[in-house]
Amino acid sequence: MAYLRATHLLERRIEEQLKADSGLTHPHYEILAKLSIAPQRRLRMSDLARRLVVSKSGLTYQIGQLEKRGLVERMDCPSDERGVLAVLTDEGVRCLEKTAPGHVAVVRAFLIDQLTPEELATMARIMSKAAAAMSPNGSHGSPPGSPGESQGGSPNGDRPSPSQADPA
Amino acid sequence: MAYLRATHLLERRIEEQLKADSGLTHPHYEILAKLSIAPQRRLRMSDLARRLVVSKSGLTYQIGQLEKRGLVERMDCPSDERGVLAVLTDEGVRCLEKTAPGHVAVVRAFLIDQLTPEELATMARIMSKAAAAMSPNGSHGSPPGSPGESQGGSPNGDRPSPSQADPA
DNA sequence: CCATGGTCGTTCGAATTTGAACCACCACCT
DNA sequence: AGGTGGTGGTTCAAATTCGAACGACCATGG
Repeated sequence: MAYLRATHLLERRIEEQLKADSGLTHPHYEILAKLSIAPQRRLRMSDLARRLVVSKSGLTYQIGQLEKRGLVERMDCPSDERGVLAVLTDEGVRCLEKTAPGHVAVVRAFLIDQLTPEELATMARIMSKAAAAMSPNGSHGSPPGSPGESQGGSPNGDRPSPSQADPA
Repeated sequence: MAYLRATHLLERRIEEQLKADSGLTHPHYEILAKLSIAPQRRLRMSDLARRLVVSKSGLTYQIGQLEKRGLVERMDCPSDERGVLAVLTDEGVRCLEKTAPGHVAVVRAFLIDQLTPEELATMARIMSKAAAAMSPNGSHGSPPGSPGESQGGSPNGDRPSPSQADPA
């Protein structure tokens, strides 16, 4: 109940700060952030779309926007001819690092700092459970027991290069 | 973090169920729900917009849509010539009553039932605090402990109205 | 009574989102 | 090989969102 109000308000605050501080939109920021913590700062379009919970076409559009600004680059996927990799450019990294502090500050100020450490921990647990319950299930009945829906055997070793910033 | 994913996923599930079950969108439902708990099932446009945390123009559009479907009606405000009241029609009430159970079921299934009673209570407290922290503050750009701007001033902020149904 | 500023709701243009349609390509099977 | 189903990404039209601009109206103060 308050949930709805809080989420809408927070979204507004975030958009407001983000736009004023660096000309980015929240979707833009989410994309940059996701890419920044990806193995080689790059992800397949579909994969990225799934992680961000947006439609394929929506992502195509936003990546186009970010490409115009030089923050992201498209590359052909070596292992899959039809695939496209969205790659965070160096300028994208700089932009994110420049933007992250302000963004984090807003989230802290309006959400995190309102909570006791205990509440924060509970919050994290709640959201994780909720996210898990909804992820790729068509029906409502297979919380954690289902066989792992993992990545198709990605041959490249995942080494999440320690990203400098923490753009959560 | 998981927060973002959870909120996006939940939004999707809600839209999905709502659209399939009754042809309503989530914004539509939020409007109907808000109106249904208002004093005479009616609210001023501006007031409604503020409560829903949407822009004035966005609300104008959505009310127009709902008016086409006969779920909401516009009336002139008696006490203020320039004002417009959005009034929930009887059909709107029926539609909401018909739709609410399914909607509640989704929210229960994916969010509430995932939590212990204790977590649920904490969740409610968290969201209330967060919403309160963000509510009527006009200024922006004062997240990181800006001193000059304090909460003081308005001794009055809310006029909670009696309600009847709980279709949230 | 009339000027002044502020609020209310709508209209307008621009940006964004989604799902469906589409083609190129991969994985599997015979 | 050759066919078949399915996935990956883009393009398209339609719907929705917001902010700015606008005209109408309230509230004060001279």
